[in-house]
Amino acid sequence: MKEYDHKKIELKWQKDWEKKKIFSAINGSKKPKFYALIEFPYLSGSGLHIGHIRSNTAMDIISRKRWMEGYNVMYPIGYDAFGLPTENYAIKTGKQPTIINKENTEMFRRQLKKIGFAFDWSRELNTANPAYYKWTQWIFLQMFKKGLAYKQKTMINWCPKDKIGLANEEVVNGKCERCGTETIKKEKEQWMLAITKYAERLDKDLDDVDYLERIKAQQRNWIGKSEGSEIEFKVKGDSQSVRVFTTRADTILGVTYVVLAPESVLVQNLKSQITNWNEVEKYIEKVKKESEQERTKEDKEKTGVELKGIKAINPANKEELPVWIADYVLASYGTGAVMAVPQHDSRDKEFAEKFNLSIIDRPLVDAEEITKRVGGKMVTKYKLRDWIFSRQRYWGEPIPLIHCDRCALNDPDGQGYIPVPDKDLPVVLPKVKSYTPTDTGESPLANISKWVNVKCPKCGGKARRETDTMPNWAGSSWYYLRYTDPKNKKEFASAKNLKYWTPVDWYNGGMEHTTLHLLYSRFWHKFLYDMKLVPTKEPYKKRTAHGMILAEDGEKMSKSRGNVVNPDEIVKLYGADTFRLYEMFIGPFDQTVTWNTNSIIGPRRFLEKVWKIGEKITTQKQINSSRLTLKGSDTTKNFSVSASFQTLLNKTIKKVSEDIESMSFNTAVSSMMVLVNEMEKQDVDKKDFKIFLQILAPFAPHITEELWNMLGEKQSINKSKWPKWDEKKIIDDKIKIAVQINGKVRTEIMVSKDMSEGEIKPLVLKDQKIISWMEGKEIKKFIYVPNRIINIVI
RNA sequence: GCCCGAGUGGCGGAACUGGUAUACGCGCACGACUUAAAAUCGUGUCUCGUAAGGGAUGUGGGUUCGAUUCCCACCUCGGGCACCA
Repeated sequence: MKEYDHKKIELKWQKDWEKKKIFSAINGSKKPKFYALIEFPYLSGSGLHIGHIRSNTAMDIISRKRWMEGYNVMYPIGYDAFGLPTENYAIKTGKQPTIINKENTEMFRRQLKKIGFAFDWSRELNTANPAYYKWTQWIFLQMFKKGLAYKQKTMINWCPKDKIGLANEEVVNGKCERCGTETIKKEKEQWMLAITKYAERLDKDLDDVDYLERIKAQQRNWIGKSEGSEIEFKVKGDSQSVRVFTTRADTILGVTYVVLAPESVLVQNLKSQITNWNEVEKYIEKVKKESEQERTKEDKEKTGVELKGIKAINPANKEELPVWIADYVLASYGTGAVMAVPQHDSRDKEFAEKFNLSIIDRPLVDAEEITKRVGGKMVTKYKLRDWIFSRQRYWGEPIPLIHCDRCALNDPDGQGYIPVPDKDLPVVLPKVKSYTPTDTGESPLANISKWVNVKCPKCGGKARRETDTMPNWAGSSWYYLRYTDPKNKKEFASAKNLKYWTPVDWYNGGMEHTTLHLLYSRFWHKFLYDMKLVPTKEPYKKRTAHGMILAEDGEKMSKSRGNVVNPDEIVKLYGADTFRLYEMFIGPFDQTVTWNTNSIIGPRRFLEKVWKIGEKITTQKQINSSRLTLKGSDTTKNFSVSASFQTLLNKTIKKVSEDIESMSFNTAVSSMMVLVNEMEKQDVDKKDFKIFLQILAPFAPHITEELWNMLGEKQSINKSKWPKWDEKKIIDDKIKIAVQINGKVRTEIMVSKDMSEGEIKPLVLKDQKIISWMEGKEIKKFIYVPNRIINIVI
């Protein structure tokens, strides 16, 4: 008997698949298309993570099943390459990021190939490849030309030690991700993308896509749509007024004061009338200095200052109200001013109690009616903010703009930024000596005068390149489009291929990307749709998410904790098939699970059993019968065992087929284990065993391919037809059903399938056990659910 | 505070549309094989009870012939958002 040698088998078939290109997607094929997508991995130096394998295996199973169902499948792979970790590694080691990129790409590719994923390797892409980021830059320029990319002074997170601006995601608990120093707010000019212009559609169009409910909920929560009224409160004795936003216009009669954000322009405009200006100015200064952390600290006491000498008038009842500034009102949301109703709002109440402001209980009115009557309007607001798009970093796509002072003068509205002409794209990232940001917090690109100083593409005068780069969310915002046509030099993808392949049919990824990558890419896609450059409104038809895999100690896997599981070792020791099977069996796919190396042996034993059964079948002379025989048993028994095996086989085909679609991989695996346990006890027919191999193939592609081959098949099992189950065989002719008395199981009886109540009742009442339970009692009710249960109420 | 999700053996977990709770796997115990061990195979493994039988799916109620599943109230844990008016 041959041993199950996973190393030999896995390498053999991985090479074979690659050579025969059996997972190559065909553009424009007449077969129905299926576009399966996983989030391409970020090229970190630590290599492939077992979490990647969870997500990739799931989509791999789905892809392989689709191949077998006759689809033209595209399951592509690429690498997300730009970004901070690579740059930091470059600073630390002095290695060039391009070299690190190359090394990491090779490492990831090698690791992915070892797991045996059915990727179409010919479509591989890398976001840091100039041929790729040419189009990232090009798309950015289209947004710029449409006014969606703009430069604005904004408060950013600043690390005082590193003298560098940080993106929100680079700040962890108010501290610099790199050095741990507490960050402060600093005003800086940044490139922004106007994602808020798409807020309404990003929210509404969620109705039409098949995303997990929690993904939709989280995106909606993040977009933060809220409908309310904008109402003006006139300043007494002045032409100006305070405009407030409220979702509770119906409580307008309960307003007892008005609050402005300390940054509000109106405060400055009313300066001459404010009698306690010194005090007010001091408060505004104090708030400015506060860090984000201090300001949002939990159970922070309410603070504020009254603008003495100022009164606002409630338009609903003409009452005079005191006006305050307080930092609990945010300048960046709504109108930066609120009407305070302590009776109905806990924050207003807390504030009113602290500063002895009155709290009144007035009747409620109709919100829409009152808004109309006081000259206000119904409006919709969003919490979503525009996307801070620039980074003062090296390792990213250069923003392809040139700043020209002369053009800025001639065009007072424009800011003097001229797009790099298409023919000059891509703006290639030049080599630099040091990747450390400059003292001024600018990208190290600013130091390369040869690169920075250029001629203005518009007027030919002296001009300077933009030295900011894009965040790593840029390249990942459209990569799924590039896969459809990865080598195109004229367009980011041809209209023909886009029409054939998009939208992505099924996209699986992590929950952590719900409000970042997933939302950003929907935004880019919608923009491209408006430009008539993509054929669909939404990029992804269906989105699912996998749960995290925690380390054995229940913590997140991290290098510093030293609890990282190395996939290479698992593959070496147990094999890719066992590894894949284990990750699918470990627990519900969408839930967080804990890694347990001890349990891997289970799936391994399972595959050993499969191997043994396969070996036995290949070496044995086949009895030409479609029925099973039980060893050493008489013929009457044979019949019933055979029938029930057919039932089990058909049930398993059904279960596995359906479980794959609902991503219940753990129960699919366990049902196959049940089948194998049964097959072990009997002589299995070759035909039946081959059907079993087919349903196992997406999970454990190598061992099944080998056995399939050993059984005489010349074509790949992946090209065979996915088995169908026979609905008639799902239920046995004879079924064991439970008999309950008053809801408690007392006995079991064997009955024929679909027996009627009239036939079954006398049978039950003849049962010895039932007779003894029934003694002296009367039947109140006899309940029979066909093929399920009997309950007698006495 | 708001929005999701989850509480079932020693552990990971299963249970269709309300129909025999604990499938499958790990671990553990005993047995077979072996000089021995590993591997493998077999048997057992929620709990109380000798048994008949009783009890148990976070807690307390409800609906039902029947509830892990549906309804109400609460507790605990995980994730996301948050002075968002």
